[in-house]
Amino acid sequence: MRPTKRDELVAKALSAFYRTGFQATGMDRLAAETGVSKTSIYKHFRTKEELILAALRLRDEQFRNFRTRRLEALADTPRGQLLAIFDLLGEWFRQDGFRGCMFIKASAEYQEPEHPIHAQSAEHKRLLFVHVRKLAEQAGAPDPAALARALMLLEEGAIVTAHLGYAPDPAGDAKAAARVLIAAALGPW
Amino acid sequence: MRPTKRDELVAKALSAFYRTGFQATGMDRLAAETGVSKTSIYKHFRTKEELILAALRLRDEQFRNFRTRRLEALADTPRGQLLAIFDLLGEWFRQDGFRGCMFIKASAEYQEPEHPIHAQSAEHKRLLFVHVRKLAEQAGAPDPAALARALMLLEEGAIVTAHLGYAPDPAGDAKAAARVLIAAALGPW
DNA sequence: GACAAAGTGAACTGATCGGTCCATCTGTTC
DNA sequence: GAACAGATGGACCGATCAGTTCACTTTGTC
Repeated sequence: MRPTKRDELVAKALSAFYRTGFQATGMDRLAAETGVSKTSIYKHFRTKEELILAALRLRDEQFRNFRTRRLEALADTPRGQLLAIFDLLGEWFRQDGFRGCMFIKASAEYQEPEHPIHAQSAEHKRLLFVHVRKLAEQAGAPDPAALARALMLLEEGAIVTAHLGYAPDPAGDAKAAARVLIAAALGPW
Repeated sequence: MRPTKRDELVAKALSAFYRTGFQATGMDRLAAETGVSKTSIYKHFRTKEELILAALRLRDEQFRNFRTRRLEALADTPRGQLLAIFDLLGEWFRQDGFRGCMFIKASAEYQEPEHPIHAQSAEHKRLLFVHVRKLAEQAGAPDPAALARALMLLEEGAIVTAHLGYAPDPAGDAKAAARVLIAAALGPW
């Protein structure tokens, strides 16, 4: 289906917010970077906050689709895919323009738990957890939820550490730790 | 040594920034919350950014001192202290007013790696890593740096997850995972 | 009490903020 | 060419932003 002007606006807004932050990116600048006038932006979205939410929804959808497919490409088995999460993270961290996780940053800028932006960030992570737990179930983990929660912690920790930029290989470090946790849950490799 | 007006200003600024964010807290509001006029603030600090840096330095110093002492209180041995990190995190997460990690939020709002605020956030984490590696060395880990990096990832992941607020017990989850990793590195408990 | 140091409040500067308005332009359809 | 729909740019609104100014007040020291 042909993308509408609105879809292109959201995609470009997503990119601008990711690169320079939510509050630090004013509407004048956003209009300049998206090539859409402020009048048109406010035709599509009642407020800046609604545009941010639309951008986060787009990111959530794109990222989770991409992640599922990439994990399936990287490994044949659920167990293999659990570990491949960290290969995928390594690929992401090495990309030009890597600037951490959109949702972690959104929840840092909008801290109230009831704030829609914060809530949507939490929901994104909850959906990722559900997917990892499913892989853990399929891999035969005795406590799939516990294994999934541990792997999520390694994943979040790797992202934050990569963004801080003080450690050489957070994805590699996380993968090594994940290997130990997966072996402890599922038996030796 | 008797705290100066400047010290009190920095401590109150720290609290305001932690609660409501750096960019979202304007200087008029800061003056109102600290009880120090803008004129005086600018007598002590040339810019808002310098005040933020002073607040981060204070937080780094206070937190690392507190953390070292608290870990020593929670466990007698280096190995015990490695695990006690997560008890300390649990205590912190349960505090009223918990709002994530000052430094993770600072690096989210100031993303350029060369930006002084981002660099100071990375430095804070590097110092924490050095301390954890020292504990791992003292505990007899064959690869203390690797163990320390893994535990740091769990720590950062737990903090971010606690701030997002979608999981019930991130500190407990991280502790369970840390126990496995420490056992793998140092032998059974 | 005199004086210096420190601090104040509010007005100010120039700039930017989110959001609105409107005359004008562009593209499409008939 | 006319009519209509969609979009624009920049001026505008009221508010806030970081930082400055200055007449005045308070505090501390001798």
